[in-house]
Amino acid sequence: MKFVLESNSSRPAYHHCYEILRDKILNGELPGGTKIVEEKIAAELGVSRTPIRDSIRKLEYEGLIVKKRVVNPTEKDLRNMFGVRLLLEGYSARCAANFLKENEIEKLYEYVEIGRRGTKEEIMSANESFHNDIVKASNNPVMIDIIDRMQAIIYLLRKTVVIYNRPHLIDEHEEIYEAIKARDGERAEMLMKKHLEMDLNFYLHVMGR
Amino acid sequence: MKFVLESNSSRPAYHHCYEILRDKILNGELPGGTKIVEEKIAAELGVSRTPIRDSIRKLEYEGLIVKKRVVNPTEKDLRNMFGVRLLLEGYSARCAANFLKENEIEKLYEYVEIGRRGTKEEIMSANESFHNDIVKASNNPVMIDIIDRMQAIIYLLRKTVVIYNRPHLIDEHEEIYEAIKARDGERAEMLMKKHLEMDLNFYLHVMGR
DNA sequence: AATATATTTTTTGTATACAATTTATAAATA
DNA sequence: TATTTATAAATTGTATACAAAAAATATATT
Repeated sequence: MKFVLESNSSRPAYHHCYEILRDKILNGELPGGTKIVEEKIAAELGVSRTPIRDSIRKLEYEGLIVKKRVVNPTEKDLRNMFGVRLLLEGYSARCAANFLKENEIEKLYEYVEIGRRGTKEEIMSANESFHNDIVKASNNPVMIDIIDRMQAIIYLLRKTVVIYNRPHLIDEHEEIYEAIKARDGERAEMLMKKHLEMDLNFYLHVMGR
Repeated sequence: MKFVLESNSSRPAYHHCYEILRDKILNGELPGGTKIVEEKIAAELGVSRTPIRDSIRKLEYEGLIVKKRVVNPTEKDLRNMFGVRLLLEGYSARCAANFLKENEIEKLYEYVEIGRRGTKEEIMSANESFHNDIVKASNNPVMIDIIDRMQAIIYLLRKTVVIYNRPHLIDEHEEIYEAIKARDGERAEMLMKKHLEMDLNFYLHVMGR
């Protein structure tokens, strides 16, 4: 049996366990609905239940585990999370228009181009970066943290809801980019909100079948 | 020694411990900066370290404990939290104007009246209710949860920053109430944002000395 | 066969012991 | 005296054992 954790690691085991468990959830190895049993995970990672419990608690707090199972976001969950995202990412887009440097704005355009010409993996990564770079423009770690947590939960659905090639998605990104480049904060905010609403409706449409 | 926790309790001990610890932090019994030592708390509550660890972890996630100490929010923390509150509570005020029933709106006015005529404790409670009722109008549990967590942290400062009788505070509440009563969502949102900005500046002014 | 009840198994919650780490204290050196 | 360095104390991290609770299975009853 190959243990994932070696004893010579410098950081506490529960932190490593947390990261490994989180990865397993996000990469789909532990799909939504999977029962998380402390002893099973502990044996897999070659540690006792104690650090595993800590990591599970953290993931519960983050909303990735609910009642000892990998979360399966409902439509209502999606609506609620997008309701918050709309406001925070809309504001972030306004910040991006007001504060981003020219070269940072050009990076946004590169993401748009990759969205048009890249492979599936490149497109997915570029689309994430497009949003993340804009969120960072808020320069507000509290806000960034809230958005990151919600994005992680929404990310879980990417196998059910293939969103990277949703119609108009890249066009919408380009429009947002153009508003930011034109330093039109109000328009950037409005377009980001519209864009996220389109995303939400796509999720709801695919899930509601 | 009188133990706070009895063994006949129905819910897990770590949940009780969490609530008791949280109360002690919020009511000032454990002021900002206090070192939280697992064994000490465990002895006080008559349980082992295990459930105490769980509750401390939860309070760490919530931001009430940072590095084993009761949090002491910095000016930057305040700015960041208010940045988020502005957006979410502004939106909530708009919802209140659009969706609240007449009798719910009249409750808001009662809070304003208590703010003018009540005792210190009555005023503090009414001011909290004024915000909480508006936040609930968002009807978005994700949003409500985020705001509640930030309010808890800000609440810790109430001994340092006596805000319940800040100049204009009740007048601002009344203006927000009037906009909601007039079903003017846009104005309610704008006034709530202004109101929270005034709050923030008051905190920053008192802290920056 | 369907429902209820008892029994077993699994899983979680808690206490405790000890190891690893961090923090505080004392001693030594410049 | 101030600053290192060594030592001791306090505190946290981890493993483990057992109790409590929950879940699953089998048995009995209608």
